[in-house]
Amino acid sequence: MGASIKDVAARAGVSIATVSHVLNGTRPTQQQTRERVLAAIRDLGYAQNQAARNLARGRSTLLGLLISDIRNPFFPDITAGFQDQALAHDMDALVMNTNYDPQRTLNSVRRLVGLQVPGVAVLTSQIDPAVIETLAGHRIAAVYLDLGRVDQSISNIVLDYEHGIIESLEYLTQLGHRRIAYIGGPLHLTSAQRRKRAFMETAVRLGLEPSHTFDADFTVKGGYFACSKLLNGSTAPTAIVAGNDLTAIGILHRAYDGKLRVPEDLSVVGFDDILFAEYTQPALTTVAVPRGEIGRVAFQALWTMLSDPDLTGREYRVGTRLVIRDSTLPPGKNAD
Amino acid sequence: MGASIKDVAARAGVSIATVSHVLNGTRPTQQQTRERVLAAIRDLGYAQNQAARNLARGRSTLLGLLISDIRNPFFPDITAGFQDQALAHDMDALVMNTNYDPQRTLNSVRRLVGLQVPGVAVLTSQIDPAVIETLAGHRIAAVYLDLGRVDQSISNIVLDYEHGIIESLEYLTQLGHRRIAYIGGPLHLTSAQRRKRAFMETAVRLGLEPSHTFDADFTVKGGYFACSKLLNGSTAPTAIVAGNDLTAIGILHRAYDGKLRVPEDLSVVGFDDILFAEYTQPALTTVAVPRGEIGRVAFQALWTMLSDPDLTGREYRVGTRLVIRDSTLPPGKNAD
DNA sequence: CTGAAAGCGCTAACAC
DNA sequence: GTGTTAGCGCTTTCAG
Repeated sequence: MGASIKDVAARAGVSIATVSHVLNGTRPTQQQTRERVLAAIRDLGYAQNQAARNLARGRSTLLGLLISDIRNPFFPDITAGFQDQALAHDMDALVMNTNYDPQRTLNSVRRLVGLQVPGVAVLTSQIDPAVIETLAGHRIAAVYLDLGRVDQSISNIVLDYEHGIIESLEYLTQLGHRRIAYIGGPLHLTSAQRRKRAFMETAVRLGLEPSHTFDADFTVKGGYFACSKLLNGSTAPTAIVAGNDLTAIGILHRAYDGKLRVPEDLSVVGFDDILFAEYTQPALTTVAVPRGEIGRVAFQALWTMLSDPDLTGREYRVGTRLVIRDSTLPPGKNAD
Repeated sequence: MGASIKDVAARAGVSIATVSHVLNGTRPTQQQTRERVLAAIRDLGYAQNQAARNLARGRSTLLGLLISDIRNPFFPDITAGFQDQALAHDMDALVMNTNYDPQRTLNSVRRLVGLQVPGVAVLTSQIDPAVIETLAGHRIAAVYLDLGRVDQSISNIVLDYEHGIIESLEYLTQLGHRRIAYIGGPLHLTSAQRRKRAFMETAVRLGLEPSHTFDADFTVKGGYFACSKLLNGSTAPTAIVAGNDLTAIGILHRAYDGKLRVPEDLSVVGFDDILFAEYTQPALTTVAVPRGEIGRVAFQALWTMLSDPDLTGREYRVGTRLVIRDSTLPPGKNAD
């Protein structure tokens, strides 16, 4: 226990340089020498001292992952995906909750800088310019979610809402629906804007009848009331696409109250934002944001930049997709 | 950017030792000197190089947190609690998913050893002896969940199921219930054993009528069928305590099927194990395991040992407690 | 293919 | 109250 590279070198009868190179595969070594070193390592139960390694190399094997709050069901899947990839590449993920607090966020970034992390994934909903600046200033590779731009040492993941929307509209038309409405969120949120636009453009592209759209507020209540209005209108839709999960829940409640049977009398497609999989009891169709994939792609983005001496950033596209669940209880996690 | 302690020393006109001591408060410094140093640090945007710091001190500011899987709703709260405490003490938490895989777990532990972490919290459901051994062998402070023993450099958190059970039985008797049944899990699980025993002992202590108990399998179906049997028996209970949340869900479904109105006709108390708060729609009473507190206590346990030169371990008790929710939608997270 | 040795940036004696 | 300096354990030239 507590053996150092010197001990290994001594036991194997080689120099510490050789041990280092054997360990890192950083220069060719004779088969025999290598084996002796490996044996010594095993005998001594030697583990590389990462602190020393990081100091010498000027970068750590730690990658930062900034998320808003691990208690928000949006993030565990992302985190796991990121961690799995990191592990597969012999790196570790340092996950930090920003708690939606800019000050805490900046503080976390500073900690990461101090830790000499070579890359950071910032997957929070809000992105502070100071964070981007700090990271870029230290030449730390960074990947953001829906940042909207790419730069030197900056990659970006864009969520492709259209893909899932297309699938859902194709699905609904296949079921025979012709009047499909959309109930979304407040347009000051970019995600609400983008989802609505995806719906409208896709509806046009598929040659559907002009559809009712409604900007609610991404809450259960909002979905409930918006649904009421739509159903009471002269041309009630036979299917509704919701802009997020809470809205869809509200719609479903309205449907239940009105004695409709879901999804037979009214088809509802929800946007699997946050807590749908855990929440929903009845069978429901949703457009799923593949959270695990986001995490994995985020890692890949960092890894790619780190392998490139001049940290060239690029854009990654992650598609949403339709998930049709059955009503088995308890509801499984979505496919991802 | 990229300034080192030497730069700071130069700019402040002091020795690097002074800078170090100012930064760490590790020896008294003159007010004036300190201010100059601090100013220099600010001007240069200097951040301590943790790698160097760790190397020199022989221990890092990273604490390991081993959990089974962050996607399991049991863990995010724990994780957040641990991280918050760590941050408050100027440390970082390195969270690792073991994926219930002993090999991966051991591998993670080795990584943590290499990272020179001074402490590790092992909050997985299964605990591998090899992990305990490795950690102890490297004199790394460790805290476990329900390990059942305490040792040099080993602390233990024990979940006090009785507390919540007492509260729930008091609550139910207060509602007028006299025949209260218990539907638990398979006895080969220690948690099932301990919960059942807590129920029985508490029932006796409170002088309740001898109660029916039933060992189901901690699944929704199991709860459903166990409930059927109980309700069909000659002396059907008027209230049921479930050993875990899935069981409670099954019970509730059985109650709905049978046209009962919950909780008016049948009181059900669930054990808030994993996904209750996210899942349940109707009002429900549960015995909550305060997950955030587990995380915080785990950190405190480590911190306490680290502050003590000979790493004396001790036992921590975390009580469960009754949580009565209303049926507002969406169901809030439990109080914790 | 291998070894010697100069750092990496910081901490912690030890001097003053 | 402050400065000097010898490491911490590793990586990585530079020689051989």
